[in-house]
Amino acid sequence: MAPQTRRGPSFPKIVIERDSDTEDSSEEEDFDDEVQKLAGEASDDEQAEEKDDASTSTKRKREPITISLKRVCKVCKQSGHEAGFRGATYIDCPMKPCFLCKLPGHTTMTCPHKVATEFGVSPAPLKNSHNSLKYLFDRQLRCHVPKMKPAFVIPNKVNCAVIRYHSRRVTCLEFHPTKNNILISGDKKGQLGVWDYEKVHERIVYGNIHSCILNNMKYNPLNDGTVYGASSDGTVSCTDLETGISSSLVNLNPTGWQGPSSWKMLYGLDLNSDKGILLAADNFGLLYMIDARSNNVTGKPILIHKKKSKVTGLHCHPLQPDLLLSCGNDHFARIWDIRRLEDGSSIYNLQHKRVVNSAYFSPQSGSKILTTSQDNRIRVWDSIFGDLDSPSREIVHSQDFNRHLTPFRAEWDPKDISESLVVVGRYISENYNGVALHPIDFIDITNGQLVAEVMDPNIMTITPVNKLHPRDDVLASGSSRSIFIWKPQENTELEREEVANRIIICGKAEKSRKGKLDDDSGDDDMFDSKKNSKTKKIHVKSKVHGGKRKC
DNA sequence: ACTATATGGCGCC
DNA sequence: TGGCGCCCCTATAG
Repeated sequence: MAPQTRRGPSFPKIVIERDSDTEDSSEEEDFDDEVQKLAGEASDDEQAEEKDDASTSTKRKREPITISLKRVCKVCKQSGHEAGFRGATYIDCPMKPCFLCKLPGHTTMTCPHKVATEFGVSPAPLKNSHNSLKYLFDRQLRCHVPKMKPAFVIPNKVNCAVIRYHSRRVTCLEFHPTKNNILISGDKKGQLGVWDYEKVHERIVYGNIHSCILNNMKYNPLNDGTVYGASSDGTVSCTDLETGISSSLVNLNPTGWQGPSSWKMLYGLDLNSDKGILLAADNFGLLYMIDARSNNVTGKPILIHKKKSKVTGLHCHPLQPDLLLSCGNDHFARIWDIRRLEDGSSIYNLQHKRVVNSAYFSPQSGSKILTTSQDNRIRVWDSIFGDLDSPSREIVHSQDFNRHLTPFRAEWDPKDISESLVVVGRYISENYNGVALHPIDFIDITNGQLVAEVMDPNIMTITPVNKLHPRDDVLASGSSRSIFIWKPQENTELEREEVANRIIICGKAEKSRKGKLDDDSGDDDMFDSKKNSKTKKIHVKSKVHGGKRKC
């Protein structure tokens, strides 16, 4: 259960010299068992020899090998400190910029921007602007002006789950627009799951729709029994959820694999329902428009981001669908009018420091913009009618890029009429009673406060994919191959037992486990994750910070 | 208890 | 501009 100390492959485990007298092992047990050698100081032959010696160590009394236990930081290769887990706490390398905010001079531990109840907002544009009065006003005075901000309801307990549902990591989730209990999910293999999470056992995975990553899905508003999908195989699919029968609307790689430099992958996807146009964008910076009725590409593709750079996301304005928001690897989110669309015709360009994983208009009024960037910052523009030159706020949040994870995307709560609640998974782990867990954060984007962090001791993996239900107080999240449904719960004894029956474990021998979720006396191995046997019981409570925000 | 692997972004030359 | 090597909290199968 305790997090494994990750051992980079970069340091062969060879003892070079040993100082036999001053066997100074055993201060930090975590690192004792192995001595890392400076790269390249011993050859493989030597290694073999060493092993040999050990095995035939019978009585060939050799001179005791002297080694200086030089501990070297795996990050900066210098000695005197070591980065890595100490128990369930990760210690940063002090020589590198802060892993959280990316600024030099401190580590995550002491980062002034650490996501916390009050320090979430980075001192970026607004604080540094000359207009400090305005900042003061916003921060201290105007906050007493009552706003239409109902209390946030946080779905903080796992209500049901399908463990190892997909065969590869989950990449996207969508709630059905009208049927409340239906959740669809896409994965890295291109498969599409349909799950009725109230009936729990009613689920299916369709496997023949795409050949690789299903990056984005969108329900067809004209027929919500069908779903569009954009995939790295270069196709846009339209799938009937009842039958799983799928057709390809677009295939950007009609001649097959000609090497990585020509292979087109589709990422961004959205639908302009007014015009019946499906919009999809690829890794070459191009936007394709598809007539949803004839299923034909209309016009020629438009370059909406830097040539040969990936367009990671598309979003049509909820009230004015001719307004399109795109984001991409060129470090920009851009606003377009699709009635006047041509290469370089963007209305606004919102600059970021790194790749932009996602950009969304706010769900109800569409007047705000929310972006998630690989520079570990969530950015908010308060009004698309106001000054768009710089974001209204930058919220430092751990959402590092990792090629092996689905990119993090901060998602609006579509039910929140104040358009201020956002959910986003956290990359960096936190020590919760001796266990390293990666919570899912709820952030009030009007002030950067962490409203709640939810986690479950049985979810040991990072949860980058999260979606809030359009009508119910329900959160769906994708963590690795599994999907979880969260609801606000008291978690009484009775409830916990019920919940345990709604945990489905897929795999070799599928079974529904009985037991108690997050229970003191119960089965720790609830989710059947691979844990070592000497697991200690852990008690982790999701934190919901201050029922009332103090503005 | 290992290792291989996935095809991502960036900086450097 | 292209190719290459590097890379701090991955997760899984075999």
